[in-house]
Amino acid sequence: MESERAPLSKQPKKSSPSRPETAPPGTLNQIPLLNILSAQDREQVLREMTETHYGKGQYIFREGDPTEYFHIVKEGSVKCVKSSPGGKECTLKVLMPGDLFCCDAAAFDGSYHPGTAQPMGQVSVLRMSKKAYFDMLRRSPDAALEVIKYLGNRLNEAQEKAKVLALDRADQRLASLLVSLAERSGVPESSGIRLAVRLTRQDMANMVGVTTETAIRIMARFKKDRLVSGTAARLLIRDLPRLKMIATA
Amino acid sequence: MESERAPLSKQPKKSSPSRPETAPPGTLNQIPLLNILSAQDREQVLREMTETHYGKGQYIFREGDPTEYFHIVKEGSVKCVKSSPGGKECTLKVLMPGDLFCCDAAAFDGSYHPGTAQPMGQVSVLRMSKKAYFDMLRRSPDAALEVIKYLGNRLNEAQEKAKVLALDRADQRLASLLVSLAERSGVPESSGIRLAVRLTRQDMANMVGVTTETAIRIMARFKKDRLVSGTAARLLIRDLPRLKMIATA
DNA sequence: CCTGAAACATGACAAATGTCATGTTTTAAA
DNA sequence: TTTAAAACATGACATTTGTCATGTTTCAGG
Repeated sequence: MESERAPLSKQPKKSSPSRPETAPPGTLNQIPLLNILSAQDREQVLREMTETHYGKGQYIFREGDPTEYFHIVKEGSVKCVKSSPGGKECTLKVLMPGDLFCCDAAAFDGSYHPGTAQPMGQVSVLRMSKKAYFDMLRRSPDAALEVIKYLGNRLNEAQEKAKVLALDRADQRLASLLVSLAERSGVPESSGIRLAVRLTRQDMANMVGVTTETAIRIMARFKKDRLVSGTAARLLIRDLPRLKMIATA
Repeated sequence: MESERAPLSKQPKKSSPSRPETAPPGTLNQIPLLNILSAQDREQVLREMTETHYGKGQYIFREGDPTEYFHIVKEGSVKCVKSSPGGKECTLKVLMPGDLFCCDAAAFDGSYHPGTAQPMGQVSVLRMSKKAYFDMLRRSPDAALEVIKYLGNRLNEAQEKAKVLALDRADQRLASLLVSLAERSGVPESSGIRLAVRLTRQDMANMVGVTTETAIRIMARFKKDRLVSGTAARLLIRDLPRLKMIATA
């Protein structure tokens, strides 16, 4: 679980994000929030959004940074991380394309990010100033309702996660994680479900609140029992039903 | 942690909630969501809301029930609980006057409550049909923004809780709980801060994901160290700064 | 003011998980 | 292709927390 000595001050590769550009249409059609808007609102909103690319070792923003923008994941995945004074860190959520973040108006009251957002591999993110975001929500009740719906889902998800952390053993938590990732980002293959996200044992450990060693040991057991195979970039779920059993045992 | 053999089917006292009545003004002025509305909107909304009282042993709704209403706590506290197949349960949040619940539109897509809401002592709750709630949000962008802000706060809170559950030891989690309760519902007194909520060791255990025995032992240690005193109904925080130290150690 | 139930308490032991040390394999960059 | 870093792996042991058993205290309702 101990990942880095001073997580918040280390930034391995100091390359700056690529130059922002005005968001072109394209993968943009899978974003519910944007699809809800009228044609002209949508045009206007897109003009207000800029697209930025991030890569390994960079940060989109960090715990404690002031909140200035509303974000949408366009491509790739982004992890939301919090860290404790002791240097341990936990991953709260993996955001995928279409996911909104910093959509909570609360975060904008001259306040600071409660956690860090970092890219998992190459990602592309759309962002919009606080003001433009609020204007959009005021103009379009549909957009506001969509955000409420989205936040409600996120809240339920977060509470479900808290429940799992509070009540389940390490192996059950890990099984839950694999099941939900398989369902959210799994690509069916001949011998199972391949996860679209690259996920090391340490990543998994941070997501379910155990040490890396524990995650490794449990994954070894799952592998022996033919529930999963592969590591990191090539993680394969071979027996989803049985993993579900373990998760809810 | 094992509270009841079959939590979802036991209902000790079958007394039905007292008759709903149209919400009179009064304590209603502390509810931000209602204060934001224009005078006539407020009138209309209040006409659509009914007030219901609940007492010990009753449920406001239960895990799995269909979602039909939007709720606001008017008086007393309400706990949000989830339970696992094994019969263990965890308390996700204690709602206080002014808190909204089931404000997530998601819960309204013909869907079911992800958890149980039960009164802690005598409570009074305002509620409103799904339709009236959505009408209000559509009519008033301010109300929608208020709900977005509220949900954002709840989300941050839930994620902070998940972080604590994932990374901290039992004593730190308990200390965090006491600190946040002291700050949210504490009444200053000569010898410390009295908690306004009645809270047994079992309640605390359910809130931080440990067994009742563990909560008892840790509280005994806290008592010995003069950090707290009293039990259940008369819980007193005697050394908030030191509890904060423990929580963030 | 009883009295039974709930809440609090404590010990002994078991189980789960963390910690540290060390070594192998895989991956990705030069 | 080489090579250093990251990821994976495993054992020995410490620590934390859970489990079960049992007893005392407190409290709310009759």
